[in-house]
Amino acid sequence: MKQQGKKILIVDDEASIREMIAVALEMAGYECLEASNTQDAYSIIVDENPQMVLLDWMLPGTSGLEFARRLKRDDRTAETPIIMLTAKGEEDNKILGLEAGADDYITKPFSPRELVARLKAVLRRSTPQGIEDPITVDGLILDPVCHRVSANDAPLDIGPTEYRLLQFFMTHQERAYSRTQLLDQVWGGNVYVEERTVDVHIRRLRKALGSDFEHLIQTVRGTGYRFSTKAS
Amino acid sequence: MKQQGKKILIVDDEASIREMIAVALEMAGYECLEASNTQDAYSIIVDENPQMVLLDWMLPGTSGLEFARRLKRDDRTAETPIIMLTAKGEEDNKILGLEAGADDYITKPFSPRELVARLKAVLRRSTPQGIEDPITVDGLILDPVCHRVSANDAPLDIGPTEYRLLQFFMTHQERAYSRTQLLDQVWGGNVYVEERTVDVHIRRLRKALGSDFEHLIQTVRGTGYRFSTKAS
DNA sequence: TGTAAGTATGACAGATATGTGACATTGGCT
DNA sequence: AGCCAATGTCACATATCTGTCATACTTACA
Repeated sequence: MKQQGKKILIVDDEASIREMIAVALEMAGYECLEASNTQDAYSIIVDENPQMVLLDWMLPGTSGLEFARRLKRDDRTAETPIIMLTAKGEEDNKILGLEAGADDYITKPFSPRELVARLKAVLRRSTPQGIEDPITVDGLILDPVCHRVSANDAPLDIGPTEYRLLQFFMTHQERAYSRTQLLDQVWGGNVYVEERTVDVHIRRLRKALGSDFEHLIQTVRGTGYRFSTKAS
Repeated sequence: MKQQGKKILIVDDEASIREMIAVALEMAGYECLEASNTQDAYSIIVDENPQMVLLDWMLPGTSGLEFARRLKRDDRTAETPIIMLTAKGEEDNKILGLEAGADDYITKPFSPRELVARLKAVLRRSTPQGIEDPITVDGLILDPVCHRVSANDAPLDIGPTEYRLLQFFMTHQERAYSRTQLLDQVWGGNVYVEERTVDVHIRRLRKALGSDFEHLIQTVRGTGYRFSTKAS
């Protein structure tokens, strides 16, 4: 499954509440999906694979509680974290909610800030990251763990984009990439940026690598660029 | 003592709760031991040497609090990390619990996922060896036993959070950490705090370290921070 | 050798990320 | 109650990065 933006599904039967939450989340940089009932919610979860579900406790038809349980039993949806929303005074239900598989529980009314904070906390817990080994080419070392690049043991001062670009090249050596492919891979698919921008960053990367290593990044005229240890 | 599987001892007088926890932990790949009272618990700890004890606050006979204190005083058991479990509304006791030697504190009800997350965090933090030994980098000394930091033999005035932050950095040198990771590791997984708060504490720590040592804490632009003796 | 297309390079202004001081709040302590 | 240290947040100051241009070079090929 492709890595995607931070999509959050809001399930609540009251449109005004969905709207309020959506505004808060969008301001925080999340993309929102909405559903007013569990049927819609289920299809959306399966189709869109959101990173999280905000689930109202009271829903027409299947209750939120019931729905949470069902999601956790279904392999396709079990991994998706759930935050339950509930009206105040139902504190006792908290246990039920959490036992049903919810990852957190927020009592209405809540501030947008609290919602976003807890949402982040839950996302943080549920997104583990892999460990990577350093990549070496001649005396050029890129260490993803330390987030460092060094050339013959001298640390290189390199910007974020150049770092990603170099990392991509070092993990995809010997092959030529078009500017478009590089924009997709290094900048991330849906950004609209001039192709020429790639040239500029290639230039910056070469400069940062210095005369000892800039030859590793070769221009493939009419096509794009290539990272290679062999001379062209 | 030999390194062994991830055995977790659950101490609670209610069988249903023990069971619920056990299921959650086993799904996460841990082996579970159970005890309903402190006598049993003590024998199991000595005999089986579990990697961690989940200890209910309320227990018949000796209270969980009392028991935690006893474990920490006993050389044979002092090394075993403890997470206290408590019912809601007893937040005030948190300090007591932590002072008694507990390594973390979870309020019931909690989600299985939260439990596992915090459990992992504690296991990660509790390095079996050397937590007693002072860590030195150049003239900077952090002494976990005295809970003190000195720079070139001059004691440093440093707040609790800055201390934990520095301790984390000194035990995890060279590696770059995102603000989120630092919040997890230093603040503890389940706090809802702005990411920028990390910046402020980094600032305070740098200030406390003074011009001789502040360079040890490096900014990794676009990513987070790193503690390193090497120049960036 | 002239020409057109493809690339390299330096400059720049807007966008982002981080540094920093100040403030309100909290909880322990006297 | 009043004080004090610690903490989290904010607003503003700085620093650094990024995308885009305009222009200078190269290369391929007629």
